[in-house]
Amino acid sequence: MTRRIGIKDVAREAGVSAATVSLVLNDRSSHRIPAVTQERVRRVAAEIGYAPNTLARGLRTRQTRTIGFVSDRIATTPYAVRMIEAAQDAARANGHLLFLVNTGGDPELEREAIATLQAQQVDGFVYACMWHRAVDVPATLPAGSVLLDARPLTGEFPSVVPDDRGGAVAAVQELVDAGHTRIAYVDIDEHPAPLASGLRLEGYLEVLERAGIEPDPALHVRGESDAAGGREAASRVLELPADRRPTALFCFNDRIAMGAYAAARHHGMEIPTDLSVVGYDDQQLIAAELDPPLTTVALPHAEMGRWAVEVLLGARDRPSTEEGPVLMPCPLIRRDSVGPPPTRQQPGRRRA
Amino acid sequence: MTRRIGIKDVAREAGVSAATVSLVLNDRSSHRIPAVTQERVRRVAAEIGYAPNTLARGLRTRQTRTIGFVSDRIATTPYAVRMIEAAQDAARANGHLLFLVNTGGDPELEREAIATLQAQQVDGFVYACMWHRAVDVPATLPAGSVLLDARPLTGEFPSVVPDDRGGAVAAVQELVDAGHTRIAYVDIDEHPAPLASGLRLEGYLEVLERAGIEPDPALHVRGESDAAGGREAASRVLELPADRRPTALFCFNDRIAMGAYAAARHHGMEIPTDLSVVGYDDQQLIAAELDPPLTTVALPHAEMGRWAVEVLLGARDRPSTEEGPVLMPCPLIRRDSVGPPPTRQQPGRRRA
DNA sequence: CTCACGCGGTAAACCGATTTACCACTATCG
DNA sequence: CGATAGTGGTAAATCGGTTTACCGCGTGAG
Repeated sequence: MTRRIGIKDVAREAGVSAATVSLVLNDRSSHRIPAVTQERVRRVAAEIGYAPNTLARGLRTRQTRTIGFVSDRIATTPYAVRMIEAAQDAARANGHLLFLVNTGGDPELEREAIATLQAQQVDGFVYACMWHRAVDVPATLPAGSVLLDARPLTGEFPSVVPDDRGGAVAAVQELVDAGHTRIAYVDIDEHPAPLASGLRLEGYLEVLERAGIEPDPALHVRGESDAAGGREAASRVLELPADRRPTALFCFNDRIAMGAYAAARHHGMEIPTDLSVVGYDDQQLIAAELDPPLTTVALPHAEMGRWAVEVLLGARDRPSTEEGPVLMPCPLIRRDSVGPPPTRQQPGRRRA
Repeated sequence: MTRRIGIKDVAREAGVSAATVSLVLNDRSSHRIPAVTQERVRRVAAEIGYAPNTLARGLRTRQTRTIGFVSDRIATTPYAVRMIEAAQDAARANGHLLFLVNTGGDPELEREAIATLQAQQVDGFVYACMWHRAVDVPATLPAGSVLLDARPLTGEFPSVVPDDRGGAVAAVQELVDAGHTRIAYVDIDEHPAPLASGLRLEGYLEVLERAGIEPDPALHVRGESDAAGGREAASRVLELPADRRPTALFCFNDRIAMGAYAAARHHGMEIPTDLSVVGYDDQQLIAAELDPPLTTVALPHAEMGRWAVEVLLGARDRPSTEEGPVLMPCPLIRRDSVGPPPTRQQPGRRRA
């Protein structure tokens, strides 16, 4: 184990002082070191493979170029890892490293994690949730932290969440544009209801209203948030009498949509000829794998992850916190599960 | 912004020197400080909320209690996040923090990441792949690093990988035990073939041999590693003449199994009455959601993640590197996709 | 009386960088 | 000729801990 090489080694080899080396390598040219000396220092540094000890530097400069990334859990919702990956990429792009801590949502662990990371002198915190939530931010979370996929119940933090309402609008509009007028919302049955559930309902109702469609309460059903629940809930609307039966389903998420596929099959309906389906989440390994591939709305996890880190590091303007969380658009991903409604009395009117 | 409190503040308040504070708080009782002084120091430290600056400490002690976790990518295979989560939990349990860097497999980025992390004076490295691979370990990866879900092509590193062969044995044995004798292996068609593909084939053949079943080459088919590919490949064996047709499918992964379900449906076969299916991966959001829920083999991601960190930190014995990678067992997850073969000439013999 | 030792604790070096204040020397200007 | 400015660079303080060497004092042994 050879001793690590330090700034003094460079200084000795280059025949200058450590101060000069530091000045040169950090481009502090206020002290205009002549080009030839700079050149020599740089060459020596490269030759002997010098890399500054960031501990020592951080101790002095009070900047560690590290970020604490505190999340509730990363495993429960596999697709949210995009958020972490994007955050890490953004950190690297800005010369920072990510300390990853997941607390399982335990407030005690959260406090501990924040304290540990502060002892590490991190430059800032990203506090991330793995699904869109309103959170009671830990009291010890320093001002300046950024919230990711979470809106603060209290306190002023920049925060970014998916635009669930807008995503729902895009999804339902797609169905209306295809000519559907009887569109069910297969919601999830969870208590307390996640924010996304209500927001997507708002988007759903907004589109119906704009399209002049009277919402039918019988078409808003709820089921467990898995394929079985989706199948059961979808079955309930598919068993309505023909004149009240929906020709399209807007599903709260792709898992429910997967259940809806099963229900459709069970009722002898083909997708998209007899029934159109739109999901939400664009879940890897499901949405594209279904038969037919599912039209769905993607959650902008990567964009949000990048946004949070960039705001934290000042690489992007901080939003004014008065206007609430920043809404990140949820793009519609068109695949093959939407078609015109089965022939009826009136042909579907296309908009635009 | 109040100045952070340091060891000197504690020293002043407690009426002792900084050295004493350090000695007490680190339990260096070689200098037996009397209990009352210790008590006083500790009380003051707690009162004013002292927490040591780990940068300064690390600078002096050359131990940072941080680990560099370098992975190729974390997003492509969502389920592998368990590995990261478990690694982080194990790190925390041992008083360490995790620096997370994913490099996308780019060797240039890998070098850069290792250098950056070394500049941070990390105590050690975990080098992780998100699927079982043989890797050419970067030359700059320090000795003592631990490989996770990867076996080194060269160099001596402790390494842990899933026991794909053993998992396949468990899966196929389950089918044999249910009475099946015509069992297909729906493999993936990828070049180069992943290690897991060959290892699972070995396990498959081993069970057949032990059970005295002559392997039928026509029952080893390959398809793209997605639902469509699985469906297509499964169809090929299901269309064989009745006397050569398999009564059970062992699928390389759950996505292929998902396709096999579709193929079975298309051929009018019910699972598990007409056809038994076993998958691999125990992929969240698929395996349990299929109808019927899929019997499959789980990858021990969490166990491997924990193992790697514990070995790195010395909380677990280092394996001798001569014996190759440590094989982590892949448990069989029994659900509802396996049953006895449809009635035939001879009833299934059950073993044990 | 002197020496050794235990007790309770501290001063100071050290880790490896950054940064400020200043120095020695030359050239230029009035 | 003395003052001033510019050039090229360094010494030393600093960040906040850890750790080693040592100190002053009292006491009991030889």
